[in-house]
Amino acid sequence: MQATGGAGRRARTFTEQARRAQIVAAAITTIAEAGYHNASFAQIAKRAGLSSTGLISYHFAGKDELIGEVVRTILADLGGYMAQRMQDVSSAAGALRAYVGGNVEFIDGHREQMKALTSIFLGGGFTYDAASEQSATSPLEDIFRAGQAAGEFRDFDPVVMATLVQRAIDGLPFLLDMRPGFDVAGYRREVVTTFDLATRAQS
Amino acid sequence: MQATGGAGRRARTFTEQARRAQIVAAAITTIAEAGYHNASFAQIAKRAGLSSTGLISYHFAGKDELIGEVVRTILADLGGYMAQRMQDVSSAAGALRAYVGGNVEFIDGHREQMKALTSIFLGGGFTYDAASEQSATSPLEDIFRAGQAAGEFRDFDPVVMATLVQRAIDGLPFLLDMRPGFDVAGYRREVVTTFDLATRAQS
Amino acid sequence: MQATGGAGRRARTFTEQARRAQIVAAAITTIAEAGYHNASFAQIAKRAGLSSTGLISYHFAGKDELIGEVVRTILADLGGYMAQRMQDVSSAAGALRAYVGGNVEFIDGHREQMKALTSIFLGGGFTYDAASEQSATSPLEDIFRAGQAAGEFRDFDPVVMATLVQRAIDGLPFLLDMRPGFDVAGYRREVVTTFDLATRAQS
Amino acid sequence: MQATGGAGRRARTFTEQARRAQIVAAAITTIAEAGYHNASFAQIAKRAGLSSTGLISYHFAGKDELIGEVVRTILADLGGYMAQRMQDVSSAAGALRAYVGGNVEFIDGHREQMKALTSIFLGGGFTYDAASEQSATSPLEDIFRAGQAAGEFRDFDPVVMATLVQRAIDGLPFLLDMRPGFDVAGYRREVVTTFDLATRAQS
DNA sequence: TATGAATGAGCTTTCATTCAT
DNA sequence: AATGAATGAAAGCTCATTCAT
Repeated sequence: MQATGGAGRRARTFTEQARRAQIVAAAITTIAEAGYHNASFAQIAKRAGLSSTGLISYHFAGKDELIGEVVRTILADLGGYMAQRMQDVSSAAGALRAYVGGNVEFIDGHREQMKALTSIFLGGGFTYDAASEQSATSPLEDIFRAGQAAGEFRDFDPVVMATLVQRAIDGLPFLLDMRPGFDVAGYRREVVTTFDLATRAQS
Repeated sequence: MQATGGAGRRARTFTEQARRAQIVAAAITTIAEAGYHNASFAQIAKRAGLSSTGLISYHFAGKDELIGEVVRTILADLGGYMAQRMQDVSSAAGALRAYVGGNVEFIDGHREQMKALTSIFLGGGFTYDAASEQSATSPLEDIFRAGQAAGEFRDFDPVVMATLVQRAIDGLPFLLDMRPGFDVAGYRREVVTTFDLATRAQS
Repeated sequence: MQATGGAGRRARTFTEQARRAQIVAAAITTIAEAGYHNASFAQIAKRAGLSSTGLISYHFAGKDELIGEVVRTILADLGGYMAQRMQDVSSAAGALRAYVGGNVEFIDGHREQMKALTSIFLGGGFTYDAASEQSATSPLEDIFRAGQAAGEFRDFDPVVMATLVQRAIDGLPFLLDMRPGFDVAGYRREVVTTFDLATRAQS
Repeated sequence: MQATGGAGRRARTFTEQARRAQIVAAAITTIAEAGYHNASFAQIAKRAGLSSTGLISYHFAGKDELIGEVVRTILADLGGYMAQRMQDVSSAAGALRAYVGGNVEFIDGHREQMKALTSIFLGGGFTYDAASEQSATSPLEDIFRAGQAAGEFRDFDPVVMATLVQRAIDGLPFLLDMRPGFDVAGYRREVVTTFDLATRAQS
């Protein structure tokens, strides 16, 4: 399953946009509740109150496009949120804190979406297609490289460290799903501290 | 999908055990190659050279039991390996190093199994069911608690830190699958250093 | 699928006639390119640049009527052409030559239409409904009967002979589609000679 | 749709062979009655008294294979019949008579099969794949070439003449379907006479 | 007059499971 | 203990048609 580009598409009606949004929302709910693999058109249609699965096929070229839209929608939300959060950072360490904090808070506030997103990626419902739609290099790598160049950070492999941080973040939806009352703020604090200690230049 | 307990089960003949092992092995190969979702009984039977999918149903109560057996088999291997590796550790920091190192090496040496295992967990093919069958508390948490009690480690939440370490480990099969030539030793070194710095008591 | 009669139909506006013609033309192109079975309303609408398949349903009572119109249109063209070609024949043998020659030339010059027509008939998209709308008796039968009465032709079953000639003609679109460079003039010559020999009164 | 070769296939059970034959028979009936396009698995299953369409998919790799089997079955019957009929011909003219006569009689005696076969070919359900399974050159062409070499036949294009004869034969199922009481013997006689006159060397 | 939206039946195929032998 | 046969539900997708605007 690949991310389908939006090229050569004629304008969409307001009604169509609304329906698509409704279907996407129902898909997110369904995926979050039942998991990516069990989120069939029939399940989604039922949850959206649609008369038939044909309506989904009518509005989306196929399951790929629907899932792609789901992913794009959530990532756009996350991207918008993070762009704001990363505006006023002055140091690499500050950027790292902002990145971790922003992600954790977004996940906390968008549990259903993030659970769905996780389910899609982990379930193989979306081939990341690497550099295509998404940043070829993670923002984290950039932060680490900048911090190392500035002498803020010790010498480590930025790719590996970015992986570790990202995985710490990506694990959160899983935790929140299993334990809804989980102490998110505490988690954020621990993660920030952990990677602050792990990355800072030794005195 | 839940792990089915082994309660009230009558003894298995040797032949049956062999057949089950053969099917489990074929299931692992199939899941690793095709992914959990595409690993239908038909695919598994084909790869195992079985005459019928009925044979799988005959030996396993259902798909749940088969997948459960796959998971249990791999985790038992891993557990056995790790038990050896953790024998001669004298400090908490040493235990952490051994745990990370052991896991990374096992994953490196059992790529197919670990890929299958990852695919199952990420694909939602197995609800961890929390503490039910598997370790109620992670060995990592025990290490951290012991290290903190001994003053080796600083004060942090052992559950969160265990999560971070475990996720750093669990991400490896994913990386290895995408980049088979990945520098595993380097990864292990970075992870060890990172969590050494993150956990050690401050001077 | 039956040809629907035009009874009890109120007059059509000019605009409606134009739209119908446009749709019929698009249907012909679509059927010729994709075959009768693949010529769905969606395909036809796309090729005609129509905004909706609903427009086709609006202008035609159903698929039957559209296909019927396609058939009628092409047959009308053919009929008009043949009427001209058959004007100045003086003998039955001459009429046979003119009939064969005219048909072959029309087919050669209207490949798309004839391919569509063939696809419809062969694909079962149109039940000839025997004598209903179309010629109760083939013109060929009339020619043969006249030639026999005049002593030009030997004694044979006019219905069967008409069938043979007609099938020789109907096979041409199929040949032309498979081999676009096919020697049409040679084909016409062979067919004319063949049926000249087969029908002429023995000396 | 292509004719699928039978390579690499393991032996079939007697039961399976019987079921396949039953399904093929039901498919022939269905196609003859409803036409190739309307002969869905559901229709075929209903006519065969099968519990579900899944059973067809169980015994045939897909619709292609089923249709291929139908075609192969009928062509094998026809081939066997014709091989006998063509045994004792001594002249080219005799061979032509035997070919036409044999085909007409077979068609007369296997109306359902031939109607189905015609529907499949005309409906585009089977790409002849030319030389693959079937004779690259029609037997008719061989007969004509031999007759011309022997001086029995006049000079004409063997390919075109073969086409004409073949089309005269292929049209018969269509006629028989529309007019079940059609005088087949008369048709055969007329066709034989027609092409006898059309091909014989002029005196 | 035309449009986009929606419907529900239909399609082929795959699935885990059951069952008689 | 194992096999091949069969089941019926479910999947994603396309179809001709209807309808409100």
